[in-house]
Amino acid sequence: MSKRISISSIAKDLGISITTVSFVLNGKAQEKRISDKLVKKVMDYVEKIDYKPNSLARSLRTGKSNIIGLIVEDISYPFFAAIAKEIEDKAYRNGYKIIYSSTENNVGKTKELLEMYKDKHVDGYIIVPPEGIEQEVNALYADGKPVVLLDRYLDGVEADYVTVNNEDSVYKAAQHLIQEGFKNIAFITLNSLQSQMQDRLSGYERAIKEAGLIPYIKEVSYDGGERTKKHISSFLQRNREIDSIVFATNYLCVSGLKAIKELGLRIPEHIAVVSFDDYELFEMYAPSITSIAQPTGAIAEQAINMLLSRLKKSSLDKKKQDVVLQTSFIVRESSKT
Amino acid sequence: MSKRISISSIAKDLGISITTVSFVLNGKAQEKRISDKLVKKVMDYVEKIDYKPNSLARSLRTGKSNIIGLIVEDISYPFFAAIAKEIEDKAYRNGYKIIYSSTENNVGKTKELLEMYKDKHVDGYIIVPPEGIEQEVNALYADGKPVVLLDRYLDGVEADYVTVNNEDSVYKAAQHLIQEGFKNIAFITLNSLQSQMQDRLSGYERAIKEAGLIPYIKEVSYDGGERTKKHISSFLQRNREIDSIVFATNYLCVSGLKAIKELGLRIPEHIAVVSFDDYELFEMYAPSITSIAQPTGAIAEQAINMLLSRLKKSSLDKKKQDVVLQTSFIVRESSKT
DNA sequence: TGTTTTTGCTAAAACGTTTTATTAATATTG
DNA sequence: CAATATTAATAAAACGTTTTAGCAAAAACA
Repeated sequence: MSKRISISSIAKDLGISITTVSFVLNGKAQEKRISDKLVKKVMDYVEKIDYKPNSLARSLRTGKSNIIGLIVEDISYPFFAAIAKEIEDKAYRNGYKIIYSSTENNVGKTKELLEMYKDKHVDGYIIVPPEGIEQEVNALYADGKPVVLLDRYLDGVEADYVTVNNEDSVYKAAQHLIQEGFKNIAFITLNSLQSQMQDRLSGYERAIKEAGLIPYIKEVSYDGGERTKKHISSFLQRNREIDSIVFATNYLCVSGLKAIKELGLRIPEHIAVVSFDDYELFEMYAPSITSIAQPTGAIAEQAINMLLSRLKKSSLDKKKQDVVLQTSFIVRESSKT
Repeated sequence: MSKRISISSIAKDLGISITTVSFVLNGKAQEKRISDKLVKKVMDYVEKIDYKPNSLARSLRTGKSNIIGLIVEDISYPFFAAIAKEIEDKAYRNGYKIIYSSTENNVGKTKELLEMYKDKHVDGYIIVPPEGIEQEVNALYADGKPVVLLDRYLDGVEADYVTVNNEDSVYKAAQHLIQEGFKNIAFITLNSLQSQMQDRLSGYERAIKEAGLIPYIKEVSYDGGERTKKHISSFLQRNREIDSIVFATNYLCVSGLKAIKELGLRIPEHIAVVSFDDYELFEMYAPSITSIAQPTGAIAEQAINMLLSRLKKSSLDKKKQDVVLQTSFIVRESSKT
C-alpha cells in the first residue's frame, strides 16, 4: 500500500511549500504570481501521480461541501423520482452531489433530516416542504443557506419557489367538463392544507360557482390503496347524480378508477374523469384518462438553476423569486361526451 | 451571531481538556475512567447548549463519513425508485445518509461517479453495475470498502450480491404459456449482455427447447418510446404466427402493448402477453397483464442489511454472500386462453 | 516506609486542506 | 547609490475532531 498522497507529500516530493501547491491547484497561480515554470512542474506531477484533493479536508476548511440536500415527499412517487433524476443530473454536471430523503409529509422526520443535513454542511437545499416546517426553513435562510421550495407554497417563508398554476389548471379542467355538458362535477382531493391542494380546490370551486352548479367535494386520506378506494366508492354511491370527477392527484385517480370499475360504471358514459398530474397509466388505460400534466423537466431545471445561481454568487441579497410554471391539459377519452 | 460552538469551546467553558470532552461525547467515559461527576457535568452542558459535533472534522479524522453511495441505472424508473426509497429509509434509521446517482448504464459516467464518491469518503456502496465496471468495483473492495451489487451479476467480482431467480422465473412464465396451449412464443428483450438479461433469455430458451417449440427472439434497444415500439411492431408483422410474447422488462412491455394496440391485435385472443417486473399499469390495463413481480422491498432490505452488517464489523474477511430472492408470478387476463 | 498499581485526566499530534501575513530576492525609481 | 516597489515563494494558523502516550495523585501492596 503506497503512502497516502496529499498536498504536503507533493510539496515534499517537489521540494516546495504546501502553500505553493495549493495555490497552483486552486488556479490562483496568476493572482499569486507563481512562476510559469513552477506551475507546470506542479501540474505535471499532479497529473502523473493522479492526485485528487481530499474534499473532506477542503470542506472543513472552507465550510463548503459541494453537496445539495434534496428533500421530497416520497422519492418512490413517479413525479418526485422524475424530478430527482433531472436535478441529480444537472447538479452532477456542476460538480455537486445530491443527498436525498423522503419526508412522507412528516414534520418531525423533516426536522431531523434538516439537522442531519446541516451537520453534513450541505451547501443548499431543494425542499418539498410539509406543513409546519416554516421556522426551520427560515432558519436555514438566516444561516445563509440558499433554499428552493418546490411543488407547494409556505406562508411567511423567505425562499425561492417553483410551483405550477394549480388554481388555474383545475379551473380550466372543470370548465372543460362544463363545456362538455357535465352538470354534477365532483372534486376528490386529499384532506390536506398544503397550498397546492388548496389552490386546486379553489380552481374547482371558482369554475363551479361561475357556472352556477352544485359543488361535490370529497376529501379523503391516502393510505396507498384499499381504504382510499372504499371511501371514494361509498362517496359515489351516496351521490349517484355525479356525472364527472376531477381528481386532485394521480394516485387518488388510480384509486378512483378502481372504485369506478368495481361499481360497474363506464367511463365516460356514466362518469367522466380528469386527473391532476399525468401518469403513463392514463395514456394506456381504457379509456385513456384526460389529465393535467406538470412539466417535471422544467420544474427540476428551474429549481436546480435557481439554486446553483445562488450558490455561485452567494447572492442572498437578490430578492426572492417565485416561478410559476404552466401545466398542459391533455384531453383524452375519459372526458369526452 | 454567537461564536461557533465546538468541542474546544466546551472544554474552555468547563475548564477541562478537549480530550475529556471528546471521550465523554464518544461514550468512552467508562473505558477511560472519567469520573461520573465530570461526565454528568459535560453531558449537562452539552445538552444545555445543544451542541452537535462537526461531522466533517470527525470524518476527516476517522476516515468514516457515515454516507452510503447508491448507484442505480436510473432513479426515475419505478423499480429503482422503490428500492431507493426503502434503502434510504433504513439507512437513515441507522445513522447513514444516502448519496445517489444514475449511471444510465454508461461505464464512463459510472467511473466518474465512483471517483467522486471515493473523494467524498463514502463508507460503502450499493451498486447496480453497468458492464465494464469490474475493475473499479474490485478496486473498491481492495480498498476495504464494502460493496453490495444489485439486480445483476458481474463476473470475477468479489462483492456481495442480491439478485432474483431470473432464469427460473422466465422459464416458469414460458411454461405457463405452453400449458395454456400457446405454440409460437416470442421473447422480446434488450440487446444487452447484462447478466439478468442473459439469464432471462436462458430461461426462455430452456422452456422452448424442452417443449420442442420454435424460438422467436427479438432484441431491441430501448429509447424511451417510439423507435422501440416500431421495432416490436415490425417484428410482429414479419412473424404473424406468433401467438404470445414474454417481455424481458416492464418498459419493453409497455412499448409492446402500444405496438399491439396499433396493429389492432386483441390480447389474449390474438396474442398473449407476459412481462418481467410488475407495474401498476399492468394491474389496471384492459386486459390486465400477467407478470413476474420482483420483491423490491426484500431486495432493498437485503442489500442494505448486508451492507450495514459489513460496515458494523468491517468484516471484509467474511466470505462473500450471494442472495437470490424469489419472484412471484402473477397470472392475470393477458395470458389465459 | 518505599514501591507498584490504579485512577483520573490531559498535551499534543494527526487528519488534509485554505489563506493570511511575511520574507527574501530582484527590479525600478529618484 | 540608496530607497522603494514588485515578484516569487513560504511559514504557520486555522477548520474541529479523535486518539496515542503520558503524567500526577491516590490507592494498594510488600
